[in-house]
Amino acid sequence: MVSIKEVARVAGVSIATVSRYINNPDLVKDATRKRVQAAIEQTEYSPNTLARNFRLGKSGIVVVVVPEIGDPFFDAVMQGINEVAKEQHYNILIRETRSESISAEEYNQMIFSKQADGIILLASSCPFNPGTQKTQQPIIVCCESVNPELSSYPSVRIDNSAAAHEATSYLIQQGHKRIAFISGDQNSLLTVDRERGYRQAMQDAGLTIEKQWLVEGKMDLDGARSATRQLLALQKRPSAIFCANDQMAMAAMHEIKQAKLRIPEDISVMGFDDIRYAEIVDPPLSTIAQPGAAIGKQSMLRLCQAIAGNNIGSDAEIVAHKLLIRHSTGPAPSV
Amino acid sequence: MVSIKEVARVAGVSIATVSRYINNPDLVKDATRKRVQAAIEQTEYSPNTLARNFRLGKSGIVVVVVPEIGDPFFDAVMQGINEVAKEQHYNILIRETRSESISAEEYNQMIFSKQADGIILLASSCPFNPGTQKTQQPIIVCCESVNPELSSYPSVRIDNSAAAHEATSYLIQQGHKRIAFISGDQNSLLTVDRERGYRQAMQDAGLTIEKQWLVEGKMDLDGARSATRQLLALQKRPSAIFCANDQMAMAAMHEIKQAKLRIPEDISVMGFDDIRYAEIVDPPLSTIAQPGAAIGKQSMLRLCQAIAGNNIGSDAEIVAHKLLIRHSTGPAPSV
DNA sequence: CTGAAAGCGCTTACAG
DNA sequence: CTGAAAGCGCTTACAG
Repeated sequence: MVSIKEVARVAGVSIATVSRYINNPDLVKDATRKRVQAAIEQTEYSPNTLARNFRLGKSGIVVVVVPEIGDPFFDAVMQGINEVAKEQHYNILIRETRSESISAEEYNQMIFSKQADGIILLASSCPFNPGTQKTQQPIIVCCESVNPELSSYPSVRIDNSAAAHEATSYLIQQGHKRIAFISGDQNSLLTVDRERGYRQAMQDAGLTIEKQWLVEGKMDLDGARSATRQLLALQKRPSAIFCANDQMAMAAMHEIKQAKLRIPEDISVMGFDDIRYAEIVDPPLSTIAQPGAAIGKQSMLRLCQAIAGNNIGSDAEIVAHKLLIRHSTGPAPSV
Repeated sequence: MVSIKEVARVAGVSIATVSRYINNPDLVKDATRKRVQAAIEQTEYSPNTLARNFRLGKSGIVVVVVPEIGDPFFDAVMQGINEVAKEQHYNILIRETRSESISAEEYNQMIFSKQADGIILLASSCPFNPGTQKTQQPIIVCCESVNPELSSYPSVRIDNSAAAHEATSYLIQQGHKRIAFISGDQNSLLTVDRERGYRQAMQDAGLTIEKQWLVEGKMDLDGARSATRQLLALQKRPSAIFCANDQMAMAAMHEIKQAKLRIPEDISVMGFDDIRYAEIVDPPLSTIAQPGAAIGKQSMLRLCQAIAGNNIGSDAEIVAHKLLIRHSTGPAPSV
């Protein structure tokens, strides 16, 4: 592996000059520039990123923490993140949490051990103990709702509760009274927020929620399928199912059709996220559209500010959602 | 930020001892160990990863190159990769190519500039110029078929061509004669391999392929939708459509139903990959199951070998695929 | 515009 | 079992 020394030797200059040529060519005289360039080509030199990062005290890496990369919704968010990462010359390291949640320690480690310059949290549970935080960290919460009591991290997201309220109210307007909710992991504040919106909307309409209408779908396909089966087995089954994300809605629709029930004639299904498949499933899914790419972009932009040392505060930046009515929802059956 | 020096001072030992305690506790006397541990806790020391990596000459990062993270198939592969990454203490950096393909230069850069200890290629096009390669690189090709003339990189994957042959033959057995193929990007060797299997199966059965039956779906939803519309608009439309991946098959099914055609009574649809949605779409999709997690795991395992300096050769390690018949395929319509 | 020199925080032979 | 010291490859004030 050829180092800067060798290049300097070949070009007949000091290593400082080679370094300047690479990082700040304007500081180098034209004639010297040419010689250095030639030496670099001849030696096939490539700067050692490890040394550079070490010297500069930054890794150039932003870690995005996601539950698992499988959810298509993340794809949209990543698109936005990648866009600005590219501009700002950051590498994105995706850290999946899978089932385990990451400890506050590990987060601190990432930051303090300089593994990452900043962190974007797309993850579900908030593992931070705010008491421990001595200093403002370059961390931003993306999409996830943050419980204000628990944490003071900045975030950019939609108003999950309001969105869920809107979706539920729409269902109520359509004459539904028996509306079930398939939630995600109860540790996820996001799910809790969506559930809150649902509850509030029901209450606002003077509707009571039967305990059995609330089932946990764990945000995955299998969880949602068994949750749906539970719902369908109910003595008086719900006429509408509101799922905390689209993936679960897809699973719910499958089970409903499996049970020879029609969507939306017998049961309406409402999703959340508007993933890419939402419009091509059968029937096309009514859902809440989150502007994933915009959220990702804005999160990364704000994180870059924080990394640059600017105080970005701890506000939640709320972006607009949109209720999309397609064909999986309709009037409540008259029976 | 507290460094090893401070810990040494507090513990009353040399920095060498602190370092040993961290990396090789057995080398340190029990009493000393305790003092160092106490000092670490007291100072809240966290080793600087940047310095460590630099010193060791390795980043501890393996870069996985994917076209885009959206395809659920990658999720399965990532699961396998992550599993061994965790064991072997590697971090995974996902690099999306999106539309542009990555240059051979950039790959070399990643390796030579020590940004990555190794690379797993899940990407579509092979950008390497084998002439340029002077030395065995810690690179492994995962899932992708590699054109033997072009490259001599090791890989682990299924036999895409044989799998496509099998799927097509199944369709032919079902009485289909007019079988269309929706391909991905023609730069993708994977797609080319699958197409080859399809062509061969048709030829083996004495069936000729009409030019219009071969359309490019670009591996994405929109591409596959317009490809399908083209197919359906044909004078004599195909009785079966074989898609180069499940995502495109989902899109194709949507367009077919949109056109008021029944699946499989009017048209059979065959996918490829067996992504998580395959069994819950309507009708459940017949497809080729790739053992994604196993492929990912094996790729990472082999890459670790290469990074450790072992010669892993350049063989393609072929794993078994499986034809899964669900309900999107059936006998050819009698007309 | 350029060079000599210090130093980033760690690891690891080498002595003892 | 422990310490003193060298050195990984860079960047950057500081002089000139």
